[in-house]
Amino acid sequence: MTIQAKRSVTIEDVARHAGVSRAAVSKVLRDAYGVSAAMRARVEASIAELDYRPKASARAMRGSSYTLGFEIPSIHNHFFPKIITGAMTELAHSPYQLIIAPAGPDHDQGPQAIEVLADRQVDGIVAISSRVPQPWLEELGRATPLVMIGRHQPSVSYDTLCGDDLAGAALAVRHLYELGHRRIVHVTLAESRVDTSPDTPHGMRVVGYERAMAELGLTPEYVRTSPDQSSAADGGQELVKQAVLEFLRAADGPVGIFAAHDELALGALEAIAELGLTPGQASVVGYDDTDIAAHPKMSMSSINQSGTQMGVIAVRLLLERIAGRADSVHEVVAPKLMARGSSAPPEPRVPKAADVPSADPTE
Amino acid sequence: MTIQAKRSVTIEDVARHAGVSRAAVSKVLRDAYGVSAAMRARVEASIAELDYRPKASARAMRGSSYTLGFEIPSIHNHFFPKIITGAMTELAHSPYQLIIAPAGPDHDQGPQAIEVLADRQVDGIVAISSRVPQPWLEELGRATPLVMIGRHQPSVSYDTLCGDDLAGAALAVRHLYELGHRRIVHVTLAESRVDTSPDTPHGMRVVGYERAMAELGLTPEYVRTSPDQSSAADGGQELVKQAVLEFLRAADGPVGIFAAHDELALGALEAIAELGLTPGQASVVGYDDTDIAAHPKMSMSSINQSGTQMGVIAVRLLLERIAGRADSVHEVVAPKLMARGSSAPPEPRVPKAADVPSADPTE
DNA sequence: CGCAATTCGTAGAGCGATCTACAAGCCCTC
DNA sequence: GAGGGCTTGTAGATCGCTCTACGAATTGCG
Repeated sequence: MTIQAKRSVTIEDVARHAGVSRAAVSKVLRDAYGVSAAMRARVEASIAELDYRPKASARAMRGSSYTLGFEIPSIHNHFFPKIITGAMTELAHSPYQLIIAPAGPDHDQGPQAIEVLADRQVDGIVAISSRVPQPWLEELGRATPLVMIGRHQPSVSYDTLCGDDLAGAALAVRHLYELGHRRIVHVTLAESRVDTSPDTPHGMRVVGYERAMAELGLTPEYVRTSPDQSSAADGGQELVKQAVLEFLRAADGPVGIFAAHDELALGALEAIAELGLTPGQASVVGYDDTDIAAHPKMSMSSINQSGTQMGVIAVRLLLERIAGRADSVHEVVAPKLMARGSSAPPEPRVPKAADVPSADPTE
Repeated sequence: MTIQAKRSVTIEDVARHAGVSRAAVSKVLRDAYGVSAAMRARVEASIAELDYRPKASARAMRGSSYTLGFEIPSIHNHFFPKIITGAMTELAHSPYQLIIAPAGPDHDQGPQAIEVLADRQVDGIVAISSRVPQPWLEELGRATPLVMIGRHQPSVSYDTLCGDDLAGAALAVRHLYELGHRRIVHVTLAESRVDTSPDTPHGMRVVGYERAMAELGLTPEYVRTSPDQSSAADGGQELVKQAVLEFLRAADGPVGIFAAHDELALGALEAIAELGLTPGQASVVGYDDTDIAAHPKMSMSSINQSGTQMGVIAVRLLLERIAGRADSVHEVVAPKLMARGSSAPPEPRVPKAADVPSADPTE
């Protein structure tokens, strides 16, 4: 009575239709050695006629699944699509397909998402989550070709690829300094979510910030989001906004704000908009140069670390590993400052009603 | 000499370790009938000790892969992550995992991405691409549980879920009308990319726009992006901007712009910003209410169709189908207008330099 | 206490591909 | 024309799991 779920066509069907053995069809599929032009033609005709598609799970059991897996820590951060885009263009004319496993919103779900990919027997994994213990990754890398994005710490069993976060943070700080800012604050994740080990981009940005500030003789200051920030539906933008709001209300002079990534920067800009401050009174520099930063209505200064390029490189490294490279590689991509309207030379804050910059009674 | 790729733990190893048969372990894994508490405990202990993880591809060969696949047409459109978020929360405490296959940037790569999922033997598919022929989907739906998002046309072999695009378009048009606009233009995709069949959200929005305009006695006008819009790296935002720029340069009175989705609306806002027009001179209403629309610096009016909720519903429908439901369901979600700063009562355009609205010499 | 019903566990086929052997046919070359 | 080396194709084991069928042990009940 119910609609009959039709059984799909298998390699057996193709072999029968073409009048050859399963092995022969398999060879054609894999473009393996030992097929005559005549047989290839016959088999390909049968494949086309029967509309045969090899099942990846069956292939994975003995050979490869021709699938690469990408793990991304958050589906909300617009930086990751850039990486995916790069990866897809690089894979366009390869036999490999790409699937994405997004990590759940809860704390530390990176390993879980990576395991999802490993369980699916992908031929290689690109992962971005930073909050994954190194030993765990070493173990994984021994079993599956693996490229980690954002790890500064090289490994023996997998490749790493990251932006130069030290340099990037320095670019941001110096930019604000050169504009004239002397109070430069770093907006970053909750302390419990960022270790300053060289394993996380955010940790490295903190270190870069500290160093740059020290070189300029300035005192570092932090605004941090609450620990459960990423569990919020909007990626925690509301929480950042509150934190920055609090900071800005307490401050009275102009401040430069270096946000550890664009999502945080957007939250900061919200707070600034709410208080009606000018870019001079509160300047913002973000990180990642996501698409929206360049929009004229946002015009947000940001550090570009060419996500698309990272995607391309990640795939290239992974394919090399799959092809057999055994020694591990560590690539670093140079960041670039994109100065836009959200950062400007410092201006004093003036009393709301007055329009004359008269002497300020405070300080 | 090279690092030994270690063989992974199989069900056989667990069985041996626990002193039971493979079948017994399998039963525990699947929570199937016929396991004593004692055996379950022993097996689970072994699983934990050996850190065993069943391979999805092997499971898929006879049973299910416990994986649901999401196909999304563009990794750039920020509406889709909302759907994914909803889906993930709904799946959080189920045995199912979620993987995403993004369609390539080229024209009509939807089917390809969907096939990627089908080849991976996922237990069910949620797909969003509208440019996929109905018969093809009917066929697929007969083989795999399938939920299509954005299809207005119900099907016998799969479930459908969409926003009420007719109503949404009407909301947008009426909003602009009530603000006072009488010239309301629709920014949408290239004609070659939108058929007005009830299969595509964009097509339905066109229809809804036409109807609403007719009811108000207004003349429809279109601004369309070039056909290859989505192949551009930025999702075609630059191309929309150019098209809207051209339109706005030719227009001289105030206009209302109803953009078929927020990405297009962002492009329109870029053009407006470039010409220095006020929200009254060129009002914009987008569609999807993506995160960035609510940002105070963007403050973009948009039609909200609760993407998160859609993700939840899609998963629910899919799980029902997997559980055995045979008759197909068609769900419609009501849209909501989010009025923000980008739309305002019409204002005349004033000559650039002069600040008095004097008579215009031209025309 | 004997027989059926129920519970618990195992054996073994099968899913759809890959891949290692190996056999058959062919072409040279001496 | 015998022997060696290619080329082309096949047989059959194998991957890791699920699931049906069935046997053994336990329980229920008149």
